[in-house]
Amino acid sequence: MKTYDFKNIEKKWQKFWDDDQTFRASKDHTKPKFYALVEFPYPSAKGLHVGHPRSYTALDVVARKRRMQGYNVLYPMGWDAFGLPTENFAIKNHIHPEIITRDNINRFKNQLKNLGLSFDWSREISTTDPSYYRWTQWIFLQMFKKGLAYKKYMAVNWCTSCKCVLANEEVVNGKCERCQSDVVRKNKSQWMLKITQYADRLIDDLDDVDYIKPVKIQQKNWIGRSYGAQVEFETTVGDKLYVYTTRPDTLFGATYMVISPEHPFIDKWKSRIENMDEISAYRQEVSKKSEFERSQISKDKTGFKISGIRAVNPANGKEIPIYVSDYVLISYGTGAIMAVPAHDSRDYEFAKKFNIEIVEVVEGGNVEKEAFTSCSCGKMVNSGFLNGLTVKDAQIKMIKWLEQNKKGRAQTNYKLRDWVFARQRYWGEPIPIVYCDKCGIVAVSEEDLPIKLPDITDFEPTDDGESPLSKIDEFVNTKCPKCGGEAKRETDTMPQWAGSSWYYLRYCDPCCGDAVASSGELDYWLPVDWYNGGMEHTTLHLLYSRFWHKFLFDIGVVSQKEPYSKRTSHGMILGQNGEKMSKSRGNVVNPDEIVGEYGADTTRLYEMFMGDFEKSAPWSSSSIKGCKRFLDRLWNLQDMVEGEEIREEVDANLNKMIKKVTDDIENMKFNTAIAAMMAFLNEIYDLGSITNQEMRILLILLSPFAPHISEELYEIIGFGGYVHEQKWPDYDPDKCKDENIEIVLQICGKIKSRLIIPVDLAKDEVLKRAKQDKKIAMDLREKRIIKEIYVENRLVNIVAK
RNA sequence: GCCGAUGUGUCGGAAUUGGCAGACGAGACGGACUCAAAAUCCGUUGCUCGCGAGGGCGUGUGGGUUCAAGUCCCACCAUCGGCACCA
Repeated sequence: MKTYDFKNIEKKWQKFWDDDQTFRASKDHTKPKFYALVEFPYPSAKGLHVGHPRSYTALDVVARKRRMQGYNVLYPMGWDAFGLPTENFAIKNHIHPEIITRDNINRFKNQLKNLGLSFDWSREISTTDPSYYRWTQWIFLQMFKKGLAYKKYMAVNWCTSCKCVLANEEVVNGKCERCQSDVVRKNKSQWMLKITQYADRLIDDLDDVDYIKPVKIQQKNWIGRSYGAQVEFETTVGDKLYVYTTRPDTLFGATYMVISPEHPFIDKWKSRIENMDEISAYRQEVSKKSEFERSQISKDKTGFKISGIRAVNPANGKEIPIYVSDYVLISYGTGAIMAVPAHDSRDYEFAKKFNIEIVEVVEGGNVEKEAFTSCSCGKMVNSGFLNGLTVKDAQIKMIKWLEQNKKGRAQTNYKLRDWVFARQRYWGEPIPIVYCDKCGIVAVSEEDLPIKLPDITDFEPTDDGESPLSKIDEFVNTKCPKCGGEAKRETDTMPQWAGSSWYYLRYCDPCCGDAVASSGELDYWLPVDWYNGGMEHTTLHLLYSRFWHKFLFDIGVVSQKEPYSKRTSHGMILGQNGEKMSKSRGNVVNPDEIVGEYGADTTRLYEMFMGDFEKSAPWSSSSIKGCKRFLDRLWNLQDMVEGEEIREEVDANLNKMIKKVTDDIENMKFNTAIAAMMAFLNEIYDLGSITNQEMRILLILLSPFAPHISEELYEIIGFGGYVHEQKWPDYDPDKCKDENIEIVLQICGKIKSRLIIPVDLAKDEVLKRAKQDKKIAMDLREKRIIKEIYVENRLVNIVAK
C-alpha cells in the first residue's frame, strides 16, 4: 500500500476534472435542474480567507450529491471585482486597477481550484468585464426610462481628508472607514434608485420564498412598514402642517407639535416667527453636527418653541405650541410630528424638559412617572367621542372621523430610503447618461453600450469630490444622443452593489451578446434553487438584487417574481481565541497553509465538521487533526477489503448511514453527516474488515465532502468508472431498523434497569417483561402501580406509590 | 432602548423535536509497539460520595407544567449580531 500522498492525489484529480470538464452544466433542458449559488467574492489583495471555503464547500457538497442524484447542476463562480480597496491600492501604488484585479482574480481562482470545488468554470464572469457591465448599464437605462432612476440634491457623507463622498456603509461611527478622519454632511446632486416603490412587494413576496427566518425578519424590519394616519393641523398663520402618526387614537393627547429644523415651514413663515434669531442659531448648530453626533446626544433633547405661531389640534380645537427640535427627522414621514407626551417616551422626555402639558388619553399607566406606551390594553379617556373604546377600536374610529371631516387619512410609511446609486470614483461602472444644454438629462443609446471606462493613470478624485473621470476631456465631451449637439457625460460611477444585483442571471448564459441572458436559458435555470451567503448582506445585496429582479420581472426580462427560492446562511469562522479573525488581532488562519499541510480533503472535511454550519465557530488547529486521522484510517481500509456483498451484521448500520448522510446534507447538518461516517468507520475497524460493496457505498457517500481521496480509492480498489458518476445510493427504511433494541425501564421517571426486546414488540408483552425484571420487581414489591407508560421501542415508565 | 440569535463536560459540538444527556471529534490520562520519540493501535475520561456493590448531583439562574423537561410556559442573568430619536 502506498502512503496517502494527498498532494499528488489532489493535483491529479483536479487536473482530471479540469480536462474532462466534469462539472460543466449540461445544455440538455429535459433533465431536472438544480441551480446552486454562493456569493461571488470580492477578489481582494489579501487572498482567500478560511471563511470563504465554508460556504463554497457546503454548496459544493450539495451540488456534487445532486449530480449523483441525476440533476443537471449549475454551480458557477465569478468575481465581484469593482470597488474601493482595489482603487485605493491603485492610487497608492500607481498600478492600474485592471491589472490589480486581474492578478487578484488569478490568485483567488488558483486558491479555489486547490480546494477541488466543482464550479463550472466555463461560466466564470467578472463584473468589471465590459461585456458584463454593458448589461449592468443596460438595466440602469431601463430603470431610468421607467422613472426609477432619478437625480436628487441631497446630503451625502463627505470625508474631509479624502475629499470624497462615502457610501453609508463606508462610514463607521462617524469616521471614514479608511483614514479615520471626520465625516460631515454635504449637499450634492446624486443618482437615486426608487427601491421604495417596491417596498410592499419586497415584504409581501417573502411569504413565497424559503429563506431562513432571521433573514426575513431583518429585511422586514429594514423596510420598516408601519400603518397609521396622516393628520392635518391648522396653524394660526393659515397654513397647514401635516404629520404622520401610528397612533391616531391618541390625537386628543397631542399637546404640542414638533417640526424638524430642516422643515420648509420655518423659512416660509420666518417673518411671523418672533424668535427667528434663536431658531436660526439652533438650525445652524444642528446643521454643523454630523448624523453620528446627532444620534449620540440623543439622550438629551434640545429645541426651541416657535413664538408667534401656534397650531390647532383638530380633535378638540385647542391651540397648541409648535417646537423645533432635531429629534424629529426631515427624512421620515412629513418631518413634523404631533407630540403625545403621555404615550410616547421621546415626547414625554421633551415635555418634561420644556414643561409642556401631559394629557393621559389611555388609562392603565402612570403618566406622572413615565409615558404609557403599550397599546394592547387600556381604555380611552379624555378623548371626547373615543372615550371608553379600546385602543384598537379608537384607531379605526379616529381614522374614519379624520376622513369624514377631511382632516386626514389612513397612511402607510416605510423606513426604507431610496438607494443612493452614485460614487465619485473611477473603479465602477460608468453611469450611461449624458447632459445636454438643450435636451437636459439624456440616456445613452443602447447601441452605444457599454460605456467603457477610459484608460487613465491618475485615479485621485478631484479636490471638490468629483470622480476622476471628470478630468478626462475625451471621456466627458460627447454628442447628445438626441440632438447631436455638444454634451457632457455623467462622470459618476455605480456603487459596488450594482454588478452583484443581477449576476446570477448572467451565469445562465454568460456569453449572451444581445440580452442579459437568453430567455430560454433563464426560463430553464431560474429561480436559483439554493443561495447561501452571509447574514451581513441581508439588507444590502440580498434586498437590492430582489429589487432588481422584480424590476426585470416587470419589464418582461425574467418570468419569476423572486430570484432565489431558498436562502441560507453560514456562520463565521472565528480565530482560535473565539474572536473575529483579523490582522490586528493576529489570529488569521491562512487557507493555503492548511491545504498545504493537511490537503484539500481534510480542509473541506474540517470546515464542514467544525460545528453547526449556521453558527459561528472558532478555528482549532488540533481538531482538524481528527479529520486528517479519519481520512488516514479510510486510506488504510484498502488493505482490509475482503468479500463482495454487504454483510448482514453491517446492513442495518449501513442503511442508517445512507439515510443520515442523505438527509443531513439537505438540511445542512454536515457535521452530523460526517460523524455518522466516522462512526461507521469505527465499526468497520472493530470488525477488522470491509467488503467491496460496503466500501463502495462508503466512498460514494464521502465523495461530496472529500472528493479527491474518494476518487483515488475508487480507482485503486478497481470498481471501474469514477466515483462522481455513480448513482447516489438509496436506503431501505426496513433495513434501518435493528432486530432487537434496548429499552429503558423507569420507575417514577428514574432509570432503574434496561431490557432488550425484539423491535415492535406489543405493549402488553413489553410491560409484562418489564415487570419480570429483577430490579423492577424488587422495587415494586411494596408499591401500588398507578400508571404504566410505554413509549414504543424506547422506554417503560411505571408510576407507583 | 428595540429586534434577532445563543447559553450543554476541559474544548468544538450531538440529542430522531417532550422519552437513556454528552453521539462524533479534540484534549488529557493509562497501556501496547519502539533503544527512544513521532505515528499507529487498545482502554479510561461530566461532577461527586463510597474500598466496594451502589448512591447523589448535573444542560446560564429562579419558578412552573408533566409519569417524564436541554427541549414547553413565566420571570431573570450573560454573551454575540443587527437597528437605533423611524413618530
